[in-house]
Amino acid sequence: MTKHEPDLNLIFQALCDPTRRAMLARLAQGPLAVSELALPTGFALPTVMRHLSVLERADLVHSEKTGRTRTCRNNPVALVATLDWMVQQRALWEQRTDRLEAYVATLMKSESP
Amino acid sequence: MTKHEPDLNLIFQALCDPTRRAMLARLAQGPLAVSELALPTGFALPTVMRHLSVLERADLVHSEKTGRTRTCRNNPVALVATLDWMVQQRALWEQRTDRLEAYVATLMKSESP
DNA sequence: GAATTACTTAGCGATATGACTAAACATGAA
DNA sequence: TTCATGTTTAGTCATATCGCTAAGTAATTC
Repeated sequence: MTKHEPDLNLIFQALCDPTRRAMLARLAQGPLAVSELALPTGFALPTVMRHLSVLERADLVHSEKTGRTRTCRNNPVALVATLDWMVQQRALWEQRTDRLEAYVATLMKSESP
Repeated sequence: MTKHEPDLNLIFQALCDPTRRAMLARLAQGPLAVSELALPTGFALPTVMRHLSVLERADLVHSEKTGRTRTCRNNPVALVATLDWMVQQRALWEQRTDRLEAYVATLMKSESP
């Protein structure tokens, strides 16, 4: 069994390149072969392969080879895990904002007659 | 006016380091001076300064200097922008999954008597 | 005004990233 | 079996990242 638990380091690292995000976006439309994936990027095939391996390392994309073509498809799991982290962070930040607002409210209350 | 529009390259790049994510998490509890921020990381101050500048470049953190201490605080805007991107992606991916499921359902229907 | 505190800058070294070309494999078709 | 197709590997180059130390600057404190 190849079950990777989501690694935020690898996932964010993978997402920070626009070419890779574009690849993900294209794969969202449906699975593609490596050469199809490479075409609109304008990069050489080995370069795209490298990007692909970064995406696979982060478990954002899965691929399998049948015959001589490798078919790539998105793996939703990793993205959802990352989304979870971000939502959690936002909650923390906003909680803090709420507390701050409450504090300011208290101040204003105590200053009014 | 210094209004940066959120740059996903810089934001994801900033988020891919665990030290920086830890810094963000700590700042979620409230603003901190650079040295306070540095303390639990175990890294030298210049190293932490570098991480901080990466976070500021991504507009995830703001800081201002008063006297000789610099106070850092989270900027929610960038995180929310990133969250938007991810939610959008997830929607696309899931739309695709839905289509796939619908297709499979159609297949099964047409195969049953 | 000298010492301390809190950053800041400069510069180094090891490693990683992102592009490339050229050459090697491996499979399917002729 | 030979040839074309679709990847894959190997190796190069330029630049970026992440850690460090040492030395600088600027504001308080004594």
